[in-house]
Amino acid sequence: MKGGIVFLGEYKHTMDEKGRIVIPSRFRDELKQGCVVTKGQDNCLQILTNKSWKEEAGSVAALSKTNKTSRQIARSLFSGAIDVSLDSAGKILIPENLRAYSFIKSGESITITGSGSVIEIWSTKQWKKVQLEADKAFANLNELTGGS
Amino acid sequence: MKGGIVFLGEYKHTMDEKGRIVIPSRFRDELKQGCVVTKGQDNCLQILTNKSWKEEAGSVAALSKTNKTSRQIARSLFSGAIDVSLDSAGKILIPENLRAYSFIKSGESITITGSGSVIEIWSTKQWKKVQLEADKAFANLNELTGGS
DNA sequence: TGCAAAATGTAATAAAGTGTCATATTATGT
DNA sequence: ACATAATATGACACTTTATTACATTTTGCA
Repeated sequence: MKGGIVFLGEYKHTMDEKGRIVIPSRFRDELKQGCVVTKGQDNCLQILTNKSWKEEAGSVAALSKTNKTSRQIARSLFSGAIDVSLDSAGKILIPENLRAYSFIKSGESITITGSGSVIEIWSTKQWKKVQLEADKAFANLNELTGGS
Repeated sequence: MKGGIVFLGEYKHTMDEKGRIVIPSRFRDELKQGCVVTKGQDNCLQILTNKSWKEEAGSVAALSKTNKTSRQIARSLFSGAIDVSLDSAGKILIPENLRAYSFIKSGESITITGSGSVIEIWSTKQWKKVQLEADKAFANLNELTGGS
C-alpha cells in the first residue's frame, strides 16, 4: 500500500442542475488520466486515482470467493463504483445512485476535501457534522501524544 | 524529536484584502522550498517545513483505514492542511477555511510567532488572549515551584 | 421511428487567486 | 544622527477558476 499524500484542503462548490460537480483545480492534474468514484465511509463519495483504485479493487477481488461476507463486500464496492473523466472545464457527472447514497442533490452545496491519498465528496450538511467529530478525534490524538 | 531549525520571535503584520500574509523575512529561507499550513491548537495556524510535514502526515497516513477514529484523524489533518509557496515578495495565501478557523479576516492584524520547530499564525486579538493566559500559568508555576 | 429524459459540451460572466511594483516604514551599519 | 539597505503594505493588472446558462448529443423507451 502506498500512494503519496497529495490531496489536501477543503473546497466548497455546488452541484449543477444536471448533477455535475467541478473538481477543484488543485486536484485536476492527478485525475486527468481518469479516476474512479466510489461510495465511501460515513456517506461520502471518494475519488480515487486509477492507481489507488487498482490497488483497492485488487485487494478486494483477492478475497475468498467462497466466503459470503467477502462476496458482499465485493458486490458493494464494484456496483457502487464508476469510472469517470474530467471534461474540458474540470467537471464530472455523479450518477444518481451515488447522489442518493451521499445525500447530494442538484443545485445544492457540496464540500470536497483532500484526505491524503483520496478525495472525498460530501454534502456540505453532512460534512459539517463529520468534521466536528473528526476534529474532536484529532484533538484527542494531540493530547495523548503531547503534540505541541 | 529532532535537531534543526528553530524559529524565534514575534512579528505583527496585516492580512491583505485578498487573504494573503507576508512571512517575516527571518523565516523565509527555511520555507522557500515549500511549506504546509495546518490548523494548530487554540485556533492558531501552523506553518511546517516540508520535512516536519512529511513526518506528521506519514504517521497519520500509516494508520489503519478500517478504523473509524483513524479515518477521522486523517480527515481532520488533511482537510485542514494546504501546501503553499512564497511569492517573490514573501507572501502566502491563506485559504478561506483556515481563515475562518483562526478568526483572521482580510485587512486585519495578525501576529506571527516562532515557536521552536514550527511557526504559528494568530489573529492578534486571539494572540493577546492566549498570551495572557500563558503568562498567568507561568506566574503560577513559579509560585508553585518557588521560582524567583 | 420519434420522443423525452439524461448526459455532455461550450461559452459568457463573476469571483477568486497570483504576480509585481511603488511607496512608506522599519531596521541596520557607520 | 545620518545614510543606506531591507521589508511590509497597498495598489493594480493579469490569470485562473467557479458558476450559470444554454446548445447539442446520446440514450432508453414507447
